[in-house]
Amino acid sequence: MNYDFKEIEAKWQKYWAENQTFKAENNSDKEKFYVLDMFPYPSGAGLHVGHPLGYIASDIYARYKRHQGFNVLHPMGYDSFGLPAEQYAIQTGQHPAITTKTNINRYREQLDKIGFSFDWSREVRTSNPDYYKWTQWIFIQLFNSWYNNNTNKAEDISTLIQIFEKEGNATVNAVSDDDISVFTADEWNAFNTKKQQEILLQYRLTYLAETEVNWCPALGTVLANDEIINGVSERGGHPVIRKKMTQWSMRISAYAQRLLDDLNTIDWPQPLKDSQTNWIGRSQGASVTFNVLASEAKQSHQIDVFTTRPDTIFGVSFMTLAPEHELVATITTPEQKAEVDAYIQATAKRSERERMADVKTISGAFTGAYAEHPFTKKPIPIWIGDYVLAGYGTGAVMAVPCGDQRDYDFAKHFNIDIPNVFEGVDISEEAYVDKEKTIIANSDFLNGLPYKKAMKLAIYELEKIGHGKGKINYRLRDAVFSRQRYWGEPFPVYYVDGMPQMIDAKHLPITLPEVEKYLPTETGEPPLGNANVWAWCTKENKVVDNSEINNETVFPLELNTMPGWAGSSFYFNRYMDPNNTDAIFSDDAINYWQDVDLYIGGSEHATGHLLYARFWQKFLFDKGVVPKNEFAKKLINQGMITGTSAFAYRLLMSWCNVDFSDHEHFHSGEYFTNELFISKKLWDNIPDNRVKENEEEWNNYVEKMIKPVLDIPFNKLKLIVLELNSIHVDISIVNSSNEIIIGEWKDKNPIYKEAVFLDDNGNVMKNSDSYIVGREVEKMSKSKYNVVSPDSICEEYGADSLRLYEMFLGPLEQSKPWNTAGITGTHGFLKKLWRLYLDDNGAKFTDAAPTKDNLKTLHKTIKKVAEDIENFSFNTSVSTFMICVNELSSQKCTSKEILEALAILVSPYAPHIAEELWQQLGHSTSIATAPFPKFDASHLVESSKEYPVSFNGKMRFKLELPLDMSKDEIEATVMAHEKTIAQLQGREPKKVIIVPGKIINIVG
RNA sequence: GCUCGAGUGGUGGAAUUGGUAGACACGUUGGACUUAAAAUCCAAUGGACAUUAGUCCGUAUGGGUUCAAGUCCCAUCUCGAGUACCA
Repeated sequence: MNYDFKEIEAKWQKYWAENQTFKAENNSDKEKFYVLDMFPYPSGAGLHVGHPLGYIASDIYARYKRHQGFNVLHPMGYDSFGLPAEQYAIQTGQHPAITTKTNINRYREQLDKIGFSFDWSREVRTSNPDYYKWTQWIFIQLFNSWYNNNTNKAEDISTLIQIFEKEGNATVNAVSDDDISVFTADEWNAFNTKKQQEILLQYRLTYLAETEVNWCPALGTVLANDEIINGVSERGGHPVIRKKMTQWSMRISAYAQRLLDDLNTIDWPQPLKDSQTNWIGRSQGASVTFNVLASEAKQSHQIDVFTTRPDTIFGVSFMTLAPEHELVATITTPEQKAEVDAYIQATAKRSERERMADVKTISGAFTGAYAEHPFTKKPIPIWIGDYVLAGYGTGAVMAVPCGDQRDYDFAKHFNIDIPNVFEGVDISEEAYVDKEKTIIANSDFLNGLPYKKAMKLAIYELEKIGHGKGKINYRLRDAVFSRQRYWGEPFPVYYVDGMPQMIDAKHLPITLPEVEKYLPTETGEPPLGNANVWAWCTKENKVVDNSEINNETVFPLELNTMPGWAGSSFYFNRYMDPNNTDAIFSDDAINYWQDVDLYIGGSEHATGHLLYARFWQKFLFDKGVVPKNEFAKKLINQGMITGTSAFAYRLLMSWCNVDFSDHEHFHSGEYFTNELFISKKLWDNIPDNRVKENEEEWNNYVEKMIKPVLDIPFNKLKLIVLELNSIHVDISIVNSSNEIIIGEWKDKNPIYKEAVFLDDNGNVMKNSDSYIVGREVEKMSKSKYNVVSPDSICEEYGADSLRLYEMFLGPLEQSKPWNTAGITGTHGFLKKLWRLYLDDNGAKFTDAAPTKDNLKTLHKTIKKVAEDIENFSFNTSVSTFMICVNELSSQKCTSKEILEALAILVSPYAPHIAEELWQQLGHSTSIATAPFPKFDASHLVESSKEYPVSFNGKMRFKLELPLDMSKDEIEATVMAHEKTIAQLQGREPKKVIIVPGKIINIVG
């Protein structure tokens, strides 16, 4: 019998599906274990070999836990709302639901072929109304909640209303908007409903707020910072403006401290915890209020700043506001107005990213206004500068140049006074940033105090005069929750008199309406503005035609949709009871499964998904919906698989027969474009990318290399555009010597049909010639033409080979290059494994008792593999299996007892072949729950050890000695050995080190 | 700049507490089987010198601790990831 992987894999995949082998029970006496993968976005490109890496690892772990007798929950689903499907819809008119469904089917097919032990009966899709019903439900819960700092948890909004009714809001200790006005109980009770709603919105955990966004009018959408390049959109190059928009926000800042603290309670990778810690960005200090001097401005104003160094308050010599700060226009004096306006305009042109990247340029403008120092009452000039960001803190800083390098540089640059408040410290060259090692001086009541004491006293004194208080500031900002997109969850929200109203949870889901176009409306409203049936009837409690809107019983619905992270922030809980229509999940289900025991996914989600999901989990915990404060006990980051891209090197040149500077004739000129692909060697010899700057070198190059081969009337032409690019070449046409046949590539890419290729000597190459491509390791991605799909490997070598190979590549957490060359190794191993059990005559195994060697090999393997799985070191267990099979083969082992155990050991890694062998061994049920072999150390006991004998730490020879030999006996034996005598050449050893069972080292 | 991670043969990587560096594979070379190929099996494979024995060098670089360092300490370099004037 041959190892026919195709037949075997198809057979067992069918068996598992039909017998629901991996269905997890919500009622079980077994201990639970929940293994989760980050669910994928089903893109049109299908799975590539990078996706399954984490899935294979988690699958091995899940299968291992089943062998250990756990009731394992191992689900899979799809994060199926998202931009690519919408983009495709805009281009083709195809409904995103259709694209998404097609893509999901393809993913499912690919996943099935790899033999994962998912419980598919629990599949979720975030774009499915049965699922997003609960996304909407959670949104409503958030809307109906506020964060009570006294109880330190979210509470129902009704408890807040009760307080307002009885005592107003003065005593409320809540996380809220900053601009809260104080009112009494009587005032509250006298407010009309709308006013009350407005106030409550300032406390709700999800709320409407004006947010400044990057608005791209041409695309009709908001862009993220990294979608903007040089002030225009990456896609299409349209202008982008800053615009205030009313959007839903999530008050994640309420949870900042808990998100930080609870990192200590979860077993997640330290780098991931670090990046969440940095993202939350807790800093302790004080908020200080400065009065703007009334003589300079018409009325008095106050500027609040946050500082981490209130101890240096006597070192303040100026203030800096962000150019966007709301007071700038008010306080600027007429004399300074022109300069300030010019500066604001100049900064507005720079993107936030640009401003942040450029540390060296110091710029700013004086407003002409002064603030009053809270203690000394001295006037302090108020400047604006773009090193202060509007979005952080209050958008204003008290500048202490002696203690902060940026303030110092700013002061030097603008010749502002730099008072020194540190005892015995030289600040003539740079600021003194160290906090701990100094004593405060020139600071009135703070003189002679160290940092910590000075800080406390400064805060105390500030509080006493009503000019500040101790404060903890977080970098973490509330999360914007509105998206101007079609393909996302609709909000369960309608508007009465401009105020948002929640639709009662019993009428959910509010399903996504049909639209004709997926683009924003002509008036700039989100795509849902195109829907004709998108109004809420409060009488019938259903969505009705827009024409019925009367703002009495029928009201307009929210036009934004939710962001991608909404659906992924609780899916791990929904898997516990995914088909429940009455509740997000049953109490029984959540109480049994509790939380995720092992979560595997990429580290790129550190500050997105993984932070938002923790936030929602904590909220649901506060509301008593889930029993755990954190959703995943342990998390492992899988490294990405990189691909080896191939490049051809292109010189793109445009020529024109009129002078570029001759504007008059320029447009009537004739143009020629040449695409020249040059060999790697020529490319490397190009005088750098400086060619454009260094005209002489470039001219030499053209003279030598290009003129002779191109049919261009050079005397009439001027080079106007020159670009050097490395162009991705599809790796499927590159041979193992890194060559492509030029003609073959041109056939695949007709746009390069006319391109000329030059070899190392600058000679023109023929279409039948081979061009050597350059190779570089990059992230695997379709756009880089370097993806390898798992399909062809499954086809050629089978899923078990693929699974083993992906694990064999290296440690799970490390990123590693994909190279299929080694796949024959794991495939060969499986064949060898097979031959241990079966040959042309059928079964080889017998009831023969295992030999001592057989047992030793087996138990060595059991020990190592179990340890490896616990440590997520899957690559080393593949090697261990190879060694085991090599040994058993050379031992000619036929013992059924040994082979049965081996089949179970291999089964988490290569489940198809394991099932088949298990059946061949005579079993009629699946191997999936066969108990994992028990390790017995007695089989590994050795009686002797081959000692390495070293001289001065260098191993010279080996000596087999009994393990029970005493140190003295060992020393005597070694010293008498002829090789020892030869090594010493008569020298007397100074010392002999013997570590029994380990090593012998002779010094001297 | 900061934070984190990494650097070992031609390649992927192994070395779990400081104790035989290079396991296991790929690749390469030679051989067996075959009309031939594939498949399979055997042998060699860090570098240099010597080709029997052996010697020297060798885990990014330079120091250090130690009987003994890929592993620990100090400094430096390179690469990757994240982050970004955070007051």
